[in-house]
Amino acid sequence: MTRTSLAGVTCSIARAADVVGDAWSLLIMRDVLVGITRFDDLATDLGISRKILAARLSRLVEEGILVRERYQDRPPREHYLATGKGRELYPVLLALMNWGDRWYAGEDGPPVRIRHLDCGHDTAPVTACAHCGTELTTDNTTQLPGTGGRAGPGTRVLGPLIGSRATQPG
Amino acid sequence: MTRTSLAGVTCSIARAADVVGDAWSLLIMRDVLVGITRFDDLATDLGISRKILAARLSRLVEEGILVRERYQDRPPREHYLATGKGRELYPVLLALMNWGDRWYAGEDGPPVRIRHLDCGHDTAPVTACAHCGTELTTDNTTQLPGTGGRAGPGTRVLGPLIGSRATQPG
DNA sequence: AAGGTAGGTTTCCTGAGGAAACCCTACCCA
DNA sequence: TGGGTAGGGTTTCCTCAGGAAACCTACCTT
Repeated sequence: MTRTSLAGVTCSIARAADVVGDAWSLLIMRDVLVGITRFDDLATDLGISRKILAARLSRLVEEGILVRERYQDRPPREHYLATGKGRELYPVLLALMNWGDRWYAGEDGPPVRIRHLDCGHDTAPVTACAHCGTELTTDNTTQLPGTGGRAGPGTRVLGPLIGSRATQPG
Repeated sequence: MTRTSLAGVTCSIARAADVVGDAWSLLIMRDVLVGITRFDDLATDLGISRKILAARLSRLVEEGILVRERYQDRPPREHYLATGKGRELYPVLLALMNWGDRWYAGEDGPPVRIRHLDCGHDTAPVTACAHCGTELTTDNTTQLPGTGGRAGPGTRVLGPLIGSRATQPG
């Protein structure tokens, strides 16, 4: 979370970043989607301060990304589940994981494999064009003003993507 | 950036989140990839504190995500360009933008359109299986331990993804 | 009655984030 | 030769978010 709120900015990345653009929220979503849904389990798994965990969870609930649900009455026990909006963060997490795998995995390779149940293979995520199915990259895409545009910070839209230097994954 | 460093954790999302898991770094990368590469331009466009901008830029340079480059000698002027590692964050940004578009775009629709130059259409990113090309979702994927696994915080790997509740994009 | 577990809340401290002013070099120009 | 401006930061000062650890409240078990 930034101190400078980005909620009013006309940029979907800024608006998304305002809500889930902090490391703990991303890791909480990862855990919840993977089945770690209880307060104590999250605290233990992440090593996060319990105060911050409580704050993040209530923000995520406020935003409709998680719901707090009682799963047992005696004794009363609650856990946190992802809503549809929360599950739609999966591509963000996959993209981050893939990037982390490529640039930070050690000698031994990545710590986790993703298996695609539909085709049965261990796989990696590819960001593809909804239209033609081929990969989207900085080189083959450009940004154009949309219908919801208006001037303001973080709103500048320029021509074809530029500005790169070669490097290889280590 | 978290105070609790996540760099040592065996989880690619955690390691990625440690580096770019903060709103400003994500927005800086967005700007740089779109052609806003100079200090003052970034400061103005983002409305970020100049101190924080300087800190983020040097972290991103340290991590090999950006390079600082002189683009003019008289007078000496520098700017920041994305490396290959930096450009590979594009899928993360696209995923975030897409999520922001779906859940935070107003009546008028999203502020920016992505045009895929290869097929010529305005498009949206789809997170697809590198193997079979169909979409990856929480429902059709599962996580398995990888070769680089070892015990520690944020490393738990469970069975098929569970824990969801229905909602529709607003 | 003592101890354990789940799910937080409170307290206190440190340091990251923000605003605004300041600095330095290098032009540009009269 | 002095003044103005632009780029690219750095410094100062303040506030508030993040972290550690203790505490609290039900409820259950032995």
